[in-house]
Amino acid sequence: MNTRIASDAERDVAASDDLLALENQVCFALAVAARGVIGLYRPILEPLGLTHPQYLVMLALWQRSPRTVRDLGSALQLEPATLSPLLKRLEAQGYLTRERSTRDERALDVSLTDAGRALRAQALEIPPQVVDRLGMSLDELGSLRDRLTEVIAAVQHTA
Amino acid sequence: MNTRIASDAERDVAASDDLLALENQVCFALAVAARGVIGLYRPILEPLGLTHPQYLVMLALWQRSPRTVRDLGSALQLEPATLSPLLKRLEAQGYLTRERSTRDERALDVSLTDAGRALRAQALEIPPQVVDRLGMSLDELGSLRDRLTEVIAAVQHTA
DNA sequence: TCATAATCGTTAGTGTACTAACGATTCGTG
DNA sequence: CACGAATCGTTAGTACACTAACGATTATGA
Repeated sequence: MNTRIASDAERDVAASDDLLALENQVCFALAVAARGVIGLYRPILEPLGLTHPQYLVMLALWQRSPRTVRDLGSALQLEPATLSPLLKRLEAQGYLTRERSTRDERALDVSLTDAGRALRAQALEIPPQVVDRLGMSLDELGSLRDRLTEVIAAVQHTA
Repeated sequence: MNTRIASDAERDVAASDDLLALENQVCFALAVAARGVIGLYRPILEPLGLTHPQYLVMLALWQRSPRTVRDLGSALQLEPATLSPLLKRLEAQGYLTRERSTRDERALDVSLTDAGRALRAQALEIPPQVVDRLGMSLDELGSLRDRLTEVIAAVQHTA
């Protein structure tokens, strides 16, 4: 993966004026950046037995537990259909339990197990590792996060 | 989808100091932003019979055609295993052909059909629609794209 | 109180996105 | 020239991510 994303622009001299040029598409830059950064997590999360989406679920549960599937979906901007098998696999790994809520039998209470709670200590080492590998400053990353948060707000404003 | 991404931060007062707080994770903001923006494309691309990744492939081929699978993978930062079925479906839709290269029989020449080339005219209407729905200025979007391009470069620098 | 509408999580189906393995072809080196 | 290494695209396997549909439960309004 040593080909830079600009390499095609160098070959297509008119690309900067082309509405449909790949490198002019924010959606493309978002997709590639997201995939790239998530890819950095993969080897780091592997020893913990987590995929990146599972890591995000754990982050949400470390913040607050128990939570319903609906609540997790809202926090993570994911559909219940995505979360259902994902949570099932995390339950199978012993990190969480899913129990029918006593307040509303349609809902599940997703709770951390002791193993799930204990995993947080290892997870604390992850962000610094990723930041280190990325080689971007905390200011840059913070600023980027703020910009992305604005994009997310704009998208949600269209609904 | 009317719950803002900040809603959990409002409830967890210590979140801003928490290394593992969801809203502090750039990877989470990237994932949600990418998914959100790509989601805006879905209803727009549907009449053209394209998914978002397929749209990106078409963008790459409109820029240059024919291209090998390897070349497309490089331009789009996607693995051949991802592209293979994706291109197969685009071929089935009549937008492109895949022929064994005469220069190197390991390679395929992926070429636009007349229908594939003609589709570009409709595609020209897509970015303005998305920008309009998003409600962000072209300057903002351009600046964001530049920042994301830096992230992509940083990720690629780790390889 | 009762019927209808809404909500919850699961399942099914489709399309990615990644890693691993493979057969066929090409390249590089001795 | 011969042989091992590298490359190409496909297939298999796993895990998402989305839409649609469903059965069970809850909420709402007459």
